[in-house]
Amino acid sequence: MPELPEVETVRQGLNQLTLNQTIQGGEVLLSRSLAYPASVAEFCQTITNNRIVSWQRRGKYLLAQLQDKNHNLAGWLGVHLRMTGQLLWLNSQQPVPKHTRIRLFFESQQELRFIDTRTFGKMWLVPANYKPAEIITGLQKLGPEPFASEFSVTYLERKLSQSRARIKNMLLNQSLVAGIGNIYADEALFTSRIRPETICADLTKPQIKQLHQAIQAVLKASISRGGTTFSDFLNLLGISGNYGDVAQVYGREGKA
DNA sequence: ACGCTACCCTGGCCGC
DNA sequence: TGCGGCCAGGGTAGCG
Repeated sequence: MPELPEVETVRQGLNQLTLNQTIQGGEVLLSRSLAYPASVAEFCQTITNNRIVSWQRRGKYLLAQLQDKNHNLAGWLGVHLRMTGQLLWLNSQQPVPKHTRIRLFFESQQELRFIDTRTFGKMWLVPANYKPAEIITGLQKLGPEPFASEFSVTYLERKLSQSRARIKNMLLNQSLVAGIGNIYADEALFTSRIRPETICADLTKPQIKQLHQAIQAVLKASISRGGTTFSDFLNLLGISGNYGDVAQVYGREGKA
């Protein structure tokens, strides 16, 4: 299940492979995977003849900025991989596996393929006259990025002091800090020696400082290794990350 | 308002 | 071996 480090790894790969190449069309094999617009024809029409000029990441969302031939903003392409979503960059002659949901065809027979077994993943095409958050509503509630200055120890102290939720649940709440899921919540809590069921408001200042440090440390360690191997995460070319080698807790319940 | 739960979905795993 | 039941798990809706 891709979390911030896996999504960041995908983003870096997309920026290396997909930029400034004309999109020649699209194909939606499962309409449910396209969250917006409702019309597949409109989706294909809007992306065609445009190019991706950059991929950005916000929490676990990927956002591609589209430009037309005249370098004017042509909209945004949003992707959320949820649990089993995967993006692959390959030659469009490659066989199309069963769980392929959306295909984007680029020049030189290259293709960006969205594959998603459990079909919770989504793709959005944000028209040029909208802001991404107007269409991708999940963006509105996201808290700060874990490496942004807004995500300070002081911020974390203030937010946690206001909550009676359990800390594990709170870390999964994207409005506290964006991008953490089950794996990195467990890793950060283990590293900072905090029990997951601890009530947020009961955490001491030293504990919160430890937690803040641990969140940044575990995410950074995983990003530097290109994501995790607990899940079926593969990078754009189908190669797995190797954070599993150094992870301490996730998937090892009772083995510590 | 807040915190929790059900729901979405499919493949893989477990027990019988 | 086959089948049914259960689990995963991010985000959202809806409940108390």
